[in-house]
Amino acid sequence: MTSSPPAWIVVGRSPDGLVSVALDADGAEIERRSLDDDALPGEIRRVENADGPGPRWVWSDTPEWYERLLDVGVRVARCHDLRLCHAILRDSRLVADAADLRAATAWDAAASVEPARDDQALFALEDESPARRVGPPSVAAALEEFARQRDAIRAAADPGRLRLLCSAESAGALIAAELRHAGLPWDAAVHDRILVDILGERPRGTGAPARLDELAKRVRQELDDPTASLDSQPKLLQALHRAGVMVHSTSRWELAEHEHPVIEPLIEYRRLSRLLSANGWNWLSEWVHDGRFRPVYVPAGVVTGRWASSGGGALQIPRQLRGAVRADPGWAFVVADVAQLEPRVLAAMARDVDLAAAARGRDLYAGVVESGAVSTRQEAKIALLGAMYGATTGDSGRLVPRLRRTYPRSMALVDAAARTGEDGGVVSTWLGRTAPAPSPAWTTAQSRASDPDATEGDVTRARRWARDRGRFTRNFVVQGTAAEWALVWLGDLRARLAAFPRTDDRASAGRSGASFAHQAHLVFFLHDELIVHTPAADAERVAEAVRASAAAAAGLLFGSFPIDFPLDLRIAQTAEKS
DNA sequence: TACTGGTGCGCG
DNA sequence: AAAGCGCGCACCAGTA
Repeated sequence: MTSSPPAWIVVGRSPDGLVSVALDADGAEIERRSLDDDALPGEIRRVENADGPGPRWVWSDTPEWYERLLDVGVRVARCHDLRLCHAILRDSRLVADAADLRAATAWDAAASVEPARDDQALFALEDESPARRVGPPSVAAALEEFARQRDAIRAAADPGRLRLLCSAESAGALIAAELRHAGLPWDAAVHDRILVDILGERPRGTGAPARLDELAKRVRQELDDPTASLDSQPKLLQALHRAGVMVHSTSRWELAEHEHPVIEPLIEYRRLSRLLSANGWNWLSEWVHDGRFRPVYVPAGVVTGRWASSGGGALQIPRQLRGAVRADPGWAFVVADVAQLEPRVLAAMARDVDLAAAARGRDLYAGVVESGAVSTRQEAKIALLGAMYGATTGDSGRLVPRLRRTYPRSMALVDAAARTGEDGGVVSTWLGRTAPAPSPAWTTAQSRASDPDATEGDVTRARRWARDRGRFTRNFVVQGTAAEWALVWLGDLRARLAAFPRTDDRASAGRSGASFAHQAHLVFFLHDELIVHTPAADAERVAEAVRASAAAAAGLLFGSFPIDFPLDLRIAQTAEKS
């Protein structure tokens, strides 16, 4: 038998157990192996440890396969996630003919958000129908879907972009599983101290913490209403009106516009009450175990391709609590975020050398001020955000036209995306992720508005919905491409970290999960920011790797276009911003 | 009792 | 009640 190493290994179920099918680079079958359920981790380990470039594991859904592998200490270098790539290719405007992919609806299934249960025979035979299937699909189904996806990419307008996107998306799926497996180091004692500092002593039994209780009393006193309900919006609104505070809502920004002795304690009450309900002691005992916070990350959970999360509010950890994120003894964090990722991505997409020059090697907003478009950093920021979000009024809306004169290429790109969306068209990110088409209700509303019998209400509503969609597509191209850049950054970094030597330091053994106790590894990712947990001795090298990966991501997406992505980067024992 | 929608606010 | 994108979550109120 010729021994060209396989480019891909597709895994799936057969009537007799699991099957792995090795394919060459052209997709031709090289070898087929039957495996007992228990033999899979060992087989994957054997292949991964072999010399030379490893294959890409092709499987239905990364969490479905990979969580169990991580639990027994098996990692893979690369995979192709059929479910995530199906969603990309099915909808991508770059794909010439997606009819076959659209017909394969079994692959449309939503992410399996729930982690696998221990008592669940994951690889056991189950009902094949998509709605009821518990285990992975048959290897035949996986091979067919993989062939469809390869065909779609090969025939696409720009195969390179889709190949990079599918590769980055799949790497992201591996990382999401690994982040959960490793967990974010979290010091419950520090968290408790922060809560006590802000809220007061934790109550015995059911009452509120001391500071919160005092604030509630002060608010009721100022309202002259000893029984006022502070947690019910309608009741609070009435109480405020009775006290002469004529607000339309009870949101903080509106309250802050009024002068009344109740305002200050009420806003403070809400701040504390929020902290208690979202990240108080209940949250701590539910989500932090053995010194680790393990949320569920959902790759591509957002239409733009950003990740979402499910449970624990992983993407909304308040800055106040970042001090509770603490490296293990002998370990350190490398904390990095990209400065002004979205406008940089916009400059590169639009091939806007002027905005790219304003961004080069420094704070982008300072560069915009220097160009004379606006006069302060704050103005530059709200003008750019307004341009990317579609602001039309207020300070932001007023400043956007000045930006349009100074950076016509970038502004033309987002304006065109908005126009396409308003007209009912679809837009794509740089690598080809494509926005969903308008809903049937949207389309109906637009055609009704052009009917001769249309009421004024029909027309007004259609216009509003069109503008709403225009702001969505305007932002989609920028937010989605920024998500792609971040995914490529992360995937490249993961590969660099995997090549780091393992240490014998056992301080973290058992806390970071079987696969990560001895090596630098990612522990957090949030849109444009990441945290690596590393043996302290490796921290400088990790920092270098993080920077190198940012440069690599810039090159992979935008080639030689002169845009850079400076990082705010620090090595520290905590994730707290200094 | 379980659901849905509104409100408010945390994150980027 | 936001002007201006994308989320998740807690809480309340109204309804089935």
